[in-house]
Amino acid sequence: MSAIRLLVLGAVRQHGRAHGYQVRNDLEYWGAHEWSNAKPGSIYHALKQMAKEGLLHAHDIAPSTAGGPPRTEYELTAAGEAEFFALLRAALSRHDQKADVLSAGIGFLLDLPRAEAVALLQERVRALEAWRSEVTGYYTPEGGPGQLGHIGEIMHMWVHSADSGAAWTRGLIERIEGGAYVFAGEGAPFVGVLADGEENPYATRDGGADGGREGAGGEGDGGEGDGGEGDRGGRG
Amino acid sequence: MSAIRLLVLGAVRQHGRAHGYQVRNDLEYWGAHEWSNAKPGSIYHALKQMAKEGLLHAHDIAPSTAGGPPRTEYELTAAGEAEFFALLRAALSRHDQKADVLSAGIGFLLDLPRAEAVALLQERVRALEAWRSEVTGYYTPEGGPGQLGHIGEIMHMWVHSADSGAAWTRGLIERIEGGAYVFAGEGAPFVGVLADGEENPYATRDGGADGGREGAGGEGDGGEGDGGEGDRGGRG
DNA sequence: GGAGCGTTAGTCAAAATTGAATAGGGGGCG
DNA sequence: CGCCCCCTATTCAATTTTGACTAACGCTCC
Repeated sequence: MSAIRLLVLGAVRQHGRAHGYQVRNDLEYWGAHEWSNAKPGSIYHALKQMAKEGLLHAHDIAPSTAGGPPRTEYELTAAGEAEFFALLRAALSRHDQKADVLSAGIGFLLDLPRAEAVALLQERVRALEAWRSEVTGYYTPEGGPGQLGHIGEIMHMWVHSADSGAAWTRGLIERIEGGAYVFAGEGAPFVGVLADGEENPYATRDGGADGGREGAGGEGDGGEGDGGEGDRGGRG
Repeated sequence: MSAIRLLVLGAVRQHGRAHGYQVRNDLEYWGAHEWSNAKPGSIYHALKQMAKEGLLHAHDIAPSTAGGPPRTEYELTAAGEAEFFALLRAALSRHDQKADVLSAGIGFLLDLPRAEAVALLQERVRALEAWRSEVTGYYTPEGGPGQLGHIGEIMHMWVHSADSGAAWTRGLIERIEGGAYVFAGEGAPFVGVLADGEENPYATRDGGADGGREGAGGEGDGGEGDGGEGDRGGRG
C-alpha cells in the first residue's frame, strides 16, 4: 500500500467534497509532496480509481468561474469511509509500513478517538518489538553474530531503526495521554485543509505549475517567515 | 530511484556473469525480498531495461541441462560498472533515500575502498544534519513550536529519524575505521553470492514456483517492507 | 489592446511494479 | 506407469507511478 490512497481519502473527507486540484493543494499544504509520492498524476489516478471502486462518489461540475477545464468533485461513500479508517489503522499500528504511510497516518491521527489512537500506537510498539526480536533471531542463528560479515550491518540498521521508531512512538503516546491535541468527539475538530481562497502559508511555489523542481526529500525552498495562523493548533 | 537497479547490477557484478534466476536467488539469499521491491517481475524487467540502455551485455544461452526455458546471461559493460558505482555512492551518501536503497548500499559497501566508504558515510551524516536543521527551520518559523498542532508530530518524527540515522551512521563509521571488514583492494574479496548449486541457508521456501502454497497461513497481504515474517528459519 | 505570464484544473504516454501464469523436465509414489 | 508436485527459468497482463503536456481564463504591463 502506498500512502496516496490514505492521503487522498483523508483530504476529501476533511473537505466533505473536493475536486482534484483542492486535494493536490492540501497535500502540498501538508508538505506531503516532500515525503510521499503525491504527484498530480497519482492524485488524479487515485481519485478515479477509488471512484471506480465505489469508495468515492463523483459529481461532474461545470467549469469554475475562474477558468480551467470542467472539474469533478468527489465525496466519500460509506465504503470509502470504512476504507479510510482501515487504512488509517493499518498505517498507525503496523511496523511494516514505510515512513510516508506513517506520516500520513499521523496527519489524520485526530480523526480517531483518543483512546483508539493510543491503542493503535501501543500496538505499533508491540509490533516493532516483535519484529526486532524476529530479525535478531533470524540473523544470528548459532555461531554468534559476525558470521555474516558486513551483511550483518543491514540487520544492525533495521534493528536500530526499529528501536528508534519504538522510542518515538512511546513519546507520542505519552504526549497524547498527557492531554495533547483535540481528538474526534472532543469538541471543535482540527481543520487541516485550506479554506476556499485561503493562501497556503507553506507553499513552496514550485509544485504548482511547471516551474523548475528542486531536490527531493525535504530540500529546496526555505522558508516563508510567516507562521500558520488561523485556527490551526493546539488544545483549547 | 528504487533499489532494484543497484541490487541487480551488484548481483550480476559479483557473479561476473549471471542469468535472471541467479540474481533472483541471490537477492533472496540477502533477504532483499524482505526489505525491497525485489520481485521476479521487477528483476527481469530491470535486467532487460538495463541491457537496452547499454549497462548490461546480454548473451543468449541454450536451455540448461535441468529443464526450463532458454535463458539469458548478463554481464556488466563499462557503462554498467560506472552506473553501479554512481548508484552505490548516491545510496550511501544521500539522506533522501529510502531505507531499502540504503540497505542495498550497505550490502555492496565492501566493493568500495575503505577510505571512500568512510568519506561517503561522513557525507551522509553531514547531509542528515543539514536536512534536520532545514526541517526544523521550515516548520517552526517564529511563534515557537506547537502552532502546527499535531502536524508538528510529523516533523518531530522526521527529525527523530534523521537523528537516529545519523547516530547509526556514526557507529558504522567507527567500526569501519576500527578495521572491521575487508574492503576492495585489501585482499580476498567477500563473496556474497551463492555458488552454483549451493543451497541457500536462508531460503524461505515459499518464493519459488507457482504451485500449492503450503500452510503459508494467514499473514495475508503484508505490505512492502515487511520484515521477516513468515516461516523462515526452522534451522537447526 | 494584446503579448505574455500565472493560476486553475486535468490529461496522457511512457516507465516501473505487481501478482499470477507459463512451460518443460525430474522424482517419488501408489 | 501415470499422476501430481516441485524446481528451473522466464513471461505477461494489469495496475501504479512518473514527468511532461494541454487548455482556458484573468491580470498586468507596455
